Amino acid sequence: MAKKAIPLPAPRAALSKERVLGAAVVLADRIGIASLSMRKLGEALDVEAMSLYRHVANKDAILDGIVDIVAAEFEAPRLRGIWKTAMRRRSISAHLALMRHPWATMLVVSRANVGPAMLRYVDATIGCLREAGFSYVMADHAWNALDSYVYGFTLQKLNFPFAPDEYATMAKAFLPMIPADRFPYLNGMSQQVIDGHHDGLHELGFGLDLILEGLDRLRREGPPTS
Amino acid sequence: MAKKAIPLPAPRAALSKERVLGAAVVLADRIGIASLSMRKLGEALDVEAMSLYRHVANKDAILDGIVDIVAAEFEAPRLRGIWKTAMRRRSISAHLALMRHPWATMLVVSRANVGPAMLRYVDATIGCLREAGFSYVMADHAWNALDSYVYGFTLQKLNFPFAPDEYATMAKAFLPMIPADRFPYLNGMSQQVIDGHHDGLHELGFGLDLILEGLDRLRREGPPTS
DNA sequence: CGAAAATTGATTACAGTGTAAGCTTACATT
DNA sequence: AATGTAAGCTTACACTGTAATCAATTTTCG
Repeated sequence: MAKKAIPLPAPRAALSKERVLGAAVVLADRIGIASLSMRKLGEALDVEAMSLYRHVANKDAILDGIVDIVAAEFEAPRLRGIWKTAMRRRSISAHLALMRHPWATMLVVSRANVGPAMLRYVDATIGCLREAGFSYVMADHAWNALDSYVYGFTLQKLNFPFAPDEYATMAKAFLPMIPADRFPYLNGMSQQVIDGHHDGLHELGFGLDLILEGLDRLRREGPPTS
Repeated sequence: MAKKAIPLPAPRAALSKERVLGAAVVLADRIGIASLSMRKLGEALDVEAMSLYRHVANKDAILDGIVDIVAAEFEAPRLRGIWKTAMRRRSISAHLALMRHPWATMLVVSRANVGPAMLRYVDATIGCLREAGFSYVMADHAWNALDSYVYGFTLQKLNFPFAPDEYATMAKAFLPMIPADRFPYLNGMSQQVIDGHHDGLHELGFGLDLILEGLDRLRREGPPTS
């Protein structure tokens, strides 16, 4: 007989930081971050909660880690290309990645993100703008304006309580709560949605193009006051 | 002797929804929302935690309530005025109010806010844009673009780990963590801050004016594709 | 005025959270 | 075979939100 029997019912793959973070992303996608606990994450990995602490310092380290996994899905702009289309692609790609992981945007905007993927993404962004002729100061402002808009837009979209195909139905349902005498314009807006004159959809591209066009003008002409 | 002695050590003001929410705002300002618990809120009001439930349905109702208290500090634009300056004032006022209550922005962007103050604010915003000649659809897009930017900008500013007067010092401290070979442009940007060529400050007005100017052009000329 | 009713706050209890401290087991190296 | 090290488990503690119940006070009404 074998000297070493197999007392363990299954060999099961060894834990690792990567496996913990990967499982955390999958679990957060399924149940949301609010419900993501160390115990549930342990259960998903078929391990006790405390075992996770061998591989991550604490829950905050997990949150930092899974944010950077999502950041790795952001498409970093190539340095030499048309800066405007590069910035547009970059912003849309980040928005789509954040929509795939609905919990991620809150983490992105509520903590300092200095993971390797995020740093690469930011570096490539500044680089693309620099190569396009923007000064460091302008590149900083441009990057900040774009990301503020993208993150804010994504949050509003994620947070909106109805699915796009429900807008008209829901507008009709909630119209009584928006009396025309108290909120005439909100009421009017809802009426437009109900009557099919406005689909109520919010497109990322609208504000994005406003910012990009403004940046283009600044790049060509310098600040408007000069 | 009086028939009713005074067994209570102090008469203490009666609780009410307003007092609970008011105390919650003050407490959140002091310790942050993450630390705001029903027990601590009760303690601040010299009352047991469960007593609060006589006046608010649950903690979520408190969060809804304190968001609307902050929203009441937003300056609603007057209907008839120069729309561009009205929108500018409105956005800056919201940003400043959110900076006074650093916990509020996360709540604003992470839940559906339909409190009376927020509804008034939104109604006045749409109204101002409508009176300025924007269609409902355009007003909706404009409002969404502005708020996405303001909320996103405020979150980034709140989340940034250093105070503005520390930027140069901190850039120098963290420069070793941003090696030039891996992150050349981030390194270069930090160098600019260290050398005093860039104060690193992010101004709300930069992106705000980009959006407002873009909206102005759309209003005058129609969509750029037409 | 006095009794019934309603409102307000306090108590207790429970399931769930992150994680500190210590223990057991398995494997690698000498 | 003995020892050292790492991985995972167990227990425990201080917190969280809140359901259920009880006590006391205030208000209302006959």
